[in-house]
Amino acid sequence: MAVENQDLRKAGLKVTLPRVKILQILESSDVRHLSAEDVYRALLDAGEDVGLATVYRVLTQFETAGLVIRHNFDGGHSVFEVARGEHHDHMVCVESGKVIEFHNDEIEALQEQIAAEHGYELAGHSLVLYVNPLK
Amino acid sequence: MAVENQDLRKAGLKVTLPRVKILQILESSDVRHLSAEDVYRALLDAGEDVGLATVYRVLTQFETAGLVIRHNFDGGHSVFEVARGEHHDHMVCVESGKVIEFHNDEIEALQEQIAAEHGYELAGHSLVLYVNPLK
DNA sequence: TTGGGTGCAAATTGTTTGCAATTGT
DNA sequence: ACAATTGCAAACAATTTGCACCCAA
Repeated sequence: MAVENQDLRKAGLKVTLPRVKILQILESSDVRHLSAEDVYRALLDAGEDVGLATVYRVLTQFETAGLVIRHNFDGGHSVFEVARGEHHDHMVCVESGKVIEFHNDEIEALQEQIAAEHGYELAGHSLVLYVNPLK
Repeated sequence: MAVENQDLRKAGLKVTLPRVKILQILESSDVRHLSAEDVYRALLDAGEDVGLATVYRVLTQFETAGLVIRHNFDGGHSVFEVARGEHHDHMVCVESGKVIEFHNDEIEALQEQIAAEHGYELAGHSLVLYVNPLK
C-alpha cells in the first residue's frame, strides 16, 4: 500500500480512488502549482473518470487536512500545491506565468517584527512577487 | 468644482455623476478598503441610482487610471482603496477583519534583491500579514 | 450493512458584456 | 450633435451544493 494512503487515513479520509489519484497527480506533476481544472484534465488524460466537483471537494478536504496549500495568485482561480513542511513564498513571472519558489529568513523575521510593533502576533502571511525577466 | 473632477479629467474620463459619486464614497469612507458591493450599497444608501455593473466598470477604469488600487485579499472578492501616492502593504486581523496598513523599506529592498537574484525585475508584489491581537 | 463518497446537473457568487437609451462636452 | 457612458439583463467563470446512487470499511 502506497504512502499516500497513510496520509489520507491520518487525515480521517477514506482511501478512495479519486482521492488517491488526485494526490498522486499533485505529487508527481513537475509543475508544482495546479488549478482544480489542471488536476481535472490530468485525471481525464490518465483515463480516470472523476467529476470536476469531486476534484474541488477533495482539494478542499486536502487543504483542511494540511496535505495541500491553496494559493490565490492574481486572476480569479486558486492553485494548489502539496505541502512539504518547509514554508516558502512565490514569485510569478507575469510574462510566462511561471511560478518560482523562494525563502528569505530576513523577510520572515521582519514580518514577525512588524506585526509585534503593531501589537499583533503573526498568524500567517501571503507574499507574492510579480516579476518580469531581466533583458 | 470639486478636486475629484480634475482627477477624473486628468485620467481622460468624462466627469459623470456615477464616477464623481463613486470617487467621493471611496474618499470619504472611514473604512479605506471597499468591495464593489460595498460601494454599490453606499450609493443606494446615499439615494443614488447607479447600477452595480457601472460600479464595476468605473472601479476598473479608476484602477487603470491609477486612482485606486485593487487588492485580492483572501476570499474571492476584490477590494478597492483610493491611491494616495505612497505604497504600503497590509495586515489583516483574522479576528476582527480590521485592515492595518504598514510600510517597510527593508522588506521592499529585499524583494527587489530576491527578484534580481533569480534573474527577474520586480513588477509588483502583494504582501498581506494575517495577524491576531497579542494577549 | 451503511455512512461516507461520488457524479451529475443545477445553483451561487463575483464579475463582465451586449445593446439600446442617455448624457457630458 | 456625437461619442462616451450608463442601466439592465443576459452571459460568464470559478466554485459549491442537492440528491440519488455507489463503494470502502
